[in-house]
Amino acid sequence: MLVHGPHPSGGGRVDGSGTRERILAVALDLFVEQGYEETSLRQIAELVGVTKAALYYHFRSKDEILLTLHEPVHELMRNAMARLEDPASGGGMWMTFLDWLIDQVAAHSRLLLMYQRNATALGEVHRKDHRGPELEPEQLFLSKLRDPALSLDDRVRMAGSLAVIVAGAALAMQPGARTVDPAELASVLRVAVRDLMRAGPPPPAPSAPPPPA
Amino acid sequence: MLVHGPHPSGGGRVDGSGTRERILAVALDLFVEQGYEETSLRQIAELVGVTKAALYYHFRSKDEILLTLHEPVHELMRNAMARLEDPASGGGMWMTFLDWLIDQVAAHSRLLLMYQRNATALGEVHRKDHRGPELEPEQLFLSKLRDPALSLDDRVRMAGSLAVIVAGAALAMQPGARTVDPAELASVLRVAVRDLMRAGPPPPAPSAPPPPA
DNA sequence: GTCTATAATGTGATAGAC
DNA sequence: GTCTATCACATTATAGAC
Repeated sequence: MLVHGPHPSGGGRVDGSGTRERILAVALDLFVEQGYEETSLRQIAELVGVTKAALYYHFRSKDEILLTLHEPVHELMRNAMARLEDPASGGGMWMTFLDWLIDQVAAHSRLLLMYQRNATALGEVHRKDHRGPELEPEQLFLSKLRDPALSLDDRVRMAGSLAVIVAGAALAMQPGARTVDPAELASVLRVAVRDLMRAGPPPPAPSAPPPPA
Repeated sequence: MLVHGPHPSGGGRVDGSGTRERILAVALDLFVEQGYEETSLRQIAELVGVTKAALYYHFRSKDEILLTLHEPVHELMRNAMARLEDPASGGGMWMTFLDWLIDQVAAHSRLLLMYQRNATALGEVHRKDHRGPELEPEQLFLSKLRDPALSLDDRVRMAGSLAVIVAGAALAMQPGARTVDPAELASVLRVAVRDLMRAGPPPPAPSAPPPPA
């Protein structure tokens, strides 16, 4: 599984035998199944077929492996942020965004699953190794859901729609599950999310207090 | 926060000064915020105000702390299983179940959040320390979502409704969030989940048990 | 019931040979 | 580019004093 292309980390070096890619692939598997903290470098090295020290030739630290794997997720989230903040789309941008996200999930389900699983670990790693003043795109994105201008009902439905998408991706990748057609899953998710969001104009309307209770 | 009553672990001993309860409370906080593996006994002992060795008087191992905290979740899941398998309710038992679950979330949100955060860690601990032949109720419960007799659409909506409930609970407990009225959250969740499940009738009059002081 | 002290092990990481 | 060997440190857990 190719996770990254030739990656100029520090000096533009390229791995000839593809060990670096294999390390990333194995690490991704283990981080998804066991989590970041529960996975040791010894375990990764063993599965790749090299020694621990060899890992340190390709990566400066264990943290860097995690950050490298999460880079596409960061990119995805940055893209998501840009779409949400685009003032061009006035009203129904949340639904448009969700449809776009569902398409992305089909291509990055494994990476998203890994983020869901190791969100807090990534947070602490990122906070410590902060390379540059940029904040985590994920945090910025999630902060949207805390907007006090939104009603509780809106926030629940927005957060819920994200949760549904992630849950759908996770469902399709369960160990015992048969292969699920990504297109069918995307189609199902689009309708389900639309039901949850009530299909109509999305939340940005400031005043929409729910009647219940 | 009282997590457990006097617990007869091994010989019916009761802690006089309530240290055991404080250990559980502190551990719960840390496990939710940092995760199980990322939390050390030293950290727990420090926050409780005792030494590491003192922890080993109250619990045989770190695993046992986790298992003790998860016991109410196990109980909740066993109860959920019983409800779902009850042949008395013919068709719309899933919605009934969801309404019940939403009520439970209000009372156990912190424990459920901890389960979500440490699901795989708990899985491995439980697999290793398997005391008795009983399987994890959580796994049994989730296996319902893999039923091949269900369509992908149904499975996505069922898993999605669970995800929405958990996401709602998590949303309400976010660090920056103002206090959210549990009753309002439950009400919102009931409607939202009903939309997702395409269930017609609005939620029945919530039979809320007398709230504690 | 809690302490001090220490054992036993695994971890991430580094140095230097080849 | 990968290896062997090792370091420094944190971890879970135990033994025994008080």
